Amino acid sequence: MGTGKIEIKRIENTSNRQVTYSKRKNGIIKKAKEITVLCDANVSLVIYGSSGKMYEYCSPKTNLIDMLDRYQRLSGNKLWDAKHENLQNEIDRIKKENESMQIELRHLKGEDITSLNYEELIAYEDALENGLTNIREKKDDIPKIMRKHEQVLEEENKHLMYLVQQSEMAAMGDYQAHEPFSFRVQPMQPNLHERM
Amino acid sequence: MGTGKIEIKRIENTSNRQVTYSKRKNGIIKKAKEITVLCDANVSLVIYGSSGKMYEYCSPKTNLIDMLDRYQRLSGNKLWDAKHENLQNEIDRIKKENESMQIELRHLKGEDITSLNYEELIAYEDALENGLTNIREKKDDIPKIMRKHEQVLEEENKHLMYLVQQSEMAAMGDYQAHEPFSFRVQPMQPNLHERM
DNA sequence: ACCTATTTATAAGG
DNA sequence: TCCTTATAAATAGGT
Repeated sequence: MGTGKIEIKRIENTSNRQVTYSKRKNGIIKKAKEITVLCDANVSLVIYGSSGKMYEYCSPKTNLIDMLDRYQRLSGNKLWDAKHENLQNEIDRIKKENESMQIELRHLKGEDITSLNYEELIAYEDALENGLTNIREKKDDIPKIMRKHEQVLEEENKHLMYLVQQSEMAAMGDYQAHEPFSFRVQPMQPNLHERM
Repeated sequence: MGTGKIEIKRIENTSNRQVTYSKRKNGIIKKAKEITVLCDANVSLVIYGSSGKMYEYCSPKTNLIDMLDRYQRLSGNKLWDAKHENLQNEIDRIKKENESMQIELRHLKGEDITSLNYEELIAYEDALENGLTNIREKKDDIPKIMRKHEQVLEEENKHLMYLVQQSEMAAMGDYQAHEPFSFRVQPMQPNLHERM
């Protein structure tokens, strides 16, 4: 189509090839638009050449996603469905895991246990007793730790009081010290257990 | 292009439109093939008209999936990624749910409890005690039910034995009855608890 | 990017 | 759908 017929084979001259690419690309896009308007057709067209730059046309009534969805349905070829399936499988797997954990939790709370047989009940009983033992052990440790902590604090306090008294004695006669120190360093009992 | 210029607007005559569609569709596909060969280009082309039939061309070096993957990367438009994202979000959501349940289960079993504070420990203790109460209640019911069941069976057995003896008496003299019935209807003690 | 000779595509009709 | 033909469009090669 032009001042000389050309064979349909790769154009070896790079710049010629690029020019032809550019011209024909525009030509195809134009044709795509035309058939869309003239014939109510839907066209999706993606072109890219060696330059890497990409051109796309898609008829206005649809969009690429719909086109390709339709393509998948009609052709049976899978584009994203494969990836999709994997994700769906994972969801199913996790959901199952989820459900069984939910059931176990409910059982441990003593709910929905009418369907359990004797052995299962005993197993849950054991598990609960075990858990209870562990939890209580830990719980009972806490007052001990608190007591220890308290003792440390008290001793520290005593020591500090001693130091303060010492320095007060040393500063005796300084009339700016009109507040008795003991007021400020009174040992306090913070709500330790609220933080543990 | 033809025996008369045409405006680029919808062809109202249906059969004309279909003919034009068919011709131009072939034209575009031909052009697509040509640019592919001449210019080393990659083309993906999907067309469908009102007939519903779809035509597709994709340059041989690639395939639709690669084309579209590239399209997504270069254009930033999301095709299937949008769908994937939704699924991925769901997965993340379920996984989180999963994880927290797993933690709760471990806590209930008395594992990984060093990070728990006093209040949390008490809450777990309560939950465990509660569960234990429920489980034990249910568990302790079972022997009662079994005993009841046993009693019913025993009574039924007695009744059946009686009936059998009656019929044996009635058949007295029939020499084919050379096995004492009592052997077959001996009351048995099935492992009831294995089935409850 | 523009020009133009020439090839292609295709509208209309059968 | 295919054939024909007149004509519009596309475009190769040159500038």
